Amino acid sequence: METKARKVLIADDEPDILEILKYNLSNEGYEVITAKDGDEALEKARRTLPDLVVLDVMMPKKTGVEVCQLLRAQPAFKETLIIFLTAVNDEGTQIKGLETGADDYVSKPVSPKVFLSRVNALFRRLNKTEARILTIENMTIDPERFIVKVGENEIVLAKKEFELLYLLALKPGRVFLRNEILNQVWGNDVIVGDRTIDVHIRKIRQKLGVDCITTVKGVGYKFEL
Amino acid sequence: METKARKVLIADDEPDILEILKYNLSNEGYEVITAKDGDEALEKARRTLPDLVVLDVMMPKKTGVEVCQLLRAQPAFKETLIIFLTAVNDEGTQIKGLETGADDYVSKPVSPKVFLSRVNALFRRLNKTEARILTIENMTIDPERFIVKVGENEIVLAKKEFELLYLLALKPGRVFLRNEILNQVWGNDVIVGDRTIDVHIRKIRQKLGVDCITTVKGVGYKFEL
DNA sequence: ACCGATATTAAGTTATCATTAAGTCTGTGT
DNA sequence: ACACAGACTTAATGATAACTTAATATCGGT
Repeated sequence: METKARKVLIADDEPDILEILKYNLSNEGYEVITAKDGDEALEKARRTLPDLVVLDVMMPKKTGVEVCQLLRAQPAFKETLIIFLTAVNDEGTQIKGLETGADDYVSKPVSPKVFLSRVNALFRRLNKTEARILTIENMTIDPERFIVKVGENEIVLAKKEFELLYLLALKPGRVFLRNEILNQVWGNDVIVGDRTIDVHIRKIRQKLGVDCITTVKGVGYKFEL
Repeated sequence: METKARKVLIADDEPDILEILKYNLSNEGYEVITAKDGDEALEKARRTLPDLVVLDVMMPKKTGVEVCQLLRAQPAFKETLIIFLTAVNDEGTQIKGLETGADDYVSKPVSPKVFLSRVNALFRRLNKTEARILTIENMTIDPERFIVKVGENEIVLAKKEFELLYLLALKPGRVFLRNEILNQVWGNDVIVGDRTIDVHIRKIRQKLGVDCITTVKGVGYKFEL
């Protein structure tokens, strides 16, 4: 059930690193494009539209951060995954990287094992968000328009509400732990209180008017019509 | 409470770092043991058998790398997760660290947020094999859905009830001592009276309506259809 | 029949969730 | 720049299910 190969663009000025990462990614079935500086990275990114861009922070011509910002400014790269490679142990830089819109960063020297697992993790996360319309009995959940149809009623949910419902509905019956929900809907590093989830659950139940979310006390929530 | 708290051993010679990491891990429900040098780390690791060992690379007595190698040499620590903390930008050290068998490394200065998300990620990866659906004759115990099916009836158990039944059903026929049950379901450090187990057993028997738990007087309980 | 151990029941305690309201943040239109 | 609206988060309170305990009954082996 292999879909088409994921395209990965790697930009780094050290040929050795390019080689190592290219070798490992190829072995995993990725299609790899390489660039040796910021300008080349930008140009190749625009031309090949990769699924993932790996950027060394310190590069000639343009730094990884600059490239990232320029890419993110274009609609075509809004959803593209971006990973920074950084030798800088400075936390400030790392955080700034993430704020610029990177999805992860890996510190140098790079361990191929760690790098691969990060890449795989990112794509895994992406797959889950893949927009497809869910239909469970008389309920339709449409991620394109943030709309839920129950029978003939069209109900509009807010973003977080929708993402939460969508997550649960992806696997009806399966219990999602509060931590899983936080990770998937809010992100690994965002810290919000537990009660926040409850409030969103409540709004969903209220708006839908149908009892489709079951509480499993001490564990989490599950979708169940 | 979790099925069983994950034990984490942190070894670092800087008391501040120990405190910060301990605080954050405890908040996430981990059980934390600390050590201030390599020898102490080794000794406590052997005694407490943690699920995860966090090792500062630069420590008195023995370095983190040495501790890691010594641990990995023992069968008991083949599967234990190991993370290195390193302030060293030295490439050689880090690479050697990973070759020694560390699962990840985090560079200092440590951001608690980043550190936590790495730890959680490691355990998440490890957990993939844990939740499996048990089927014994016409009974199905599904931890993912938190449901027990007997024939066509779906029975909802409370958290402790479910965990208790799941534990027994993992090894049908095997007798679990009351102490084992307490450790697995309630955790090593929680103190509850013996009667508590009886009450939960009773609720399970009552809810299932099937006689699947046998009392072994003076010893414990076992699952048996 | 007696004793130690478990079963049962009911009542007490706690943890967790639901609900509400108020506060913060963000973006939009004037 | 301003204010307004909607989305999101937090905090406080109340409700309830889950859990624990304790008191009493029952069972099984000697």
